[in-house]
Amino acid sequence: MPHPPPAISEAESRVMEALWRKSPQSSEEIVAILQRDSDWHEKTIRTLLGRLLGKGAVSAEKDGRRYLYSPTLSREQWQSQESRSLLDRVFGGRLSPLLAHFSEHEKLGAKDVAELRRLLERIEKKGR
Amino acid sequence: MPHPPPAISEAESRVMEALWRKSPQSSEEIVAILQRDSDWHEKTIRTLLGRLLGKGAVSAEKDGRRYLYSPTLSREQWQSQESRSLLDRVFGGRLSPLLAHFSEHEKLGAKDVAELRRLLERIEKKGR
DNA sequence: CCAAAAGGATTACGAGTGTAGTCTTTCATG
DNA sequence: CATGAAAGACTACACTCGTAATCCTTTTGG
Repeated sequence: MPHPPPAISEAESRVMEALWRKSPQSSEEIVAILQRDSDWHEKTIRTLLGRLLGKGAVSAEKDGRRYLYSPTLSREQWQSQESRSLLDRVFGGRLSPLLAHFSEHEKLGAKDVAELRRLLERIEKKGR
Repeated sequence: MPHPPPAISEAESRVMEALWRKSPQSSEEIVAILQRDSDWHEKTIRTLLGRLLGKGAVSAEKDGRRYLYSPTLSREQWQSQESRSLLDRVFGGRLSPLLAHFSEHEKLGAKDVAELRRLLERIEKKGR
C-alpha cells in the first residue's frame, strides 16, 4: 500500500460530508452547499478541497475547464479510523470501556437501546 | 464557569494518565514513569506538564522547593468529552450509528459482547 | 564557598490547521 | 479584441502540537 490512510481534519471532514452525500460534484456546488450551512468564505472552502486533493482523500476528474471531485476515502473507512482512534487513545483500545462509559455517564435514548438490542441479536445469530 | 473544558492533546493525555493513576506526584516521578513507557526526553515531559498547568487541566501545590501536581480534569470527564466529540463530529451526535458501525465493520471480542449484554440488562432493569 | 545538579520558565522550530488573500489562466461578453 | 469574472494555484499568518534546548534559580555535595 503506497499511501497511509489520509488524516482528515475537522474542517476538512465537512467538505467530505458534502461529497459523501453526492459525488462527483464541482467546486461550485460544494461551495454553495457549505456556504449554506457554515459561514466559511468561498476561498476557505476551496483551500480545504485543495488540501483534501493533496492528501489523496478526494480525486478530481477534468470536466471541460473545471474539475469534478469525488471522495476517495469512504465515510465508513473514515468512521472506522476515527472510532479506532478514540478507542485506542481514550479507552485502551477496547470497546467495553466505551460502552460502560456511556451506560454510566451518558443518557441513552430509546433508539440507542433498540440499536443495542439489534446489535446483540445479530452477534448471537452470527456467533452460531 | 470561567474556563471552557480544557482540550487535552494526545501527548498531554499520556501525562494525565500518569496523574490519574496516582496523584499528587512530583514532576520527577512523572518523568520517571513516562520515561519508562515512552521514549520521550525529560524536557518534553516537563513541557507537556507545563502546558497542562497552563490549560488548567492540572494544578500544582508547592511542596518545599518543588511542586506536586494533581489532575483537575477527571479521567471520566475527559472520556466524556472525547466520546461526545467523536459522536458529534463523526456520527451526527447519535450513539446508534456508532453502534451500528461497530456491529457492521468491527469485530467484537467476547469481552465486548459480555459488556454489551450487561449494559443492556442494566438499562432494561432501570427502564422500569 | 563553589560548582554542579535539579526544577521550573522561556524560547525554538517545523508540520498541520483554520481561515483567508493574491496571482494566473481562461472563458465569456460587450 | 479588451475586460472582467470564475476556477484553480500559490502564498499568508497566527495558533496548536510534538519535540526539545537554553536560561535562570535554588539547593546541595565536596
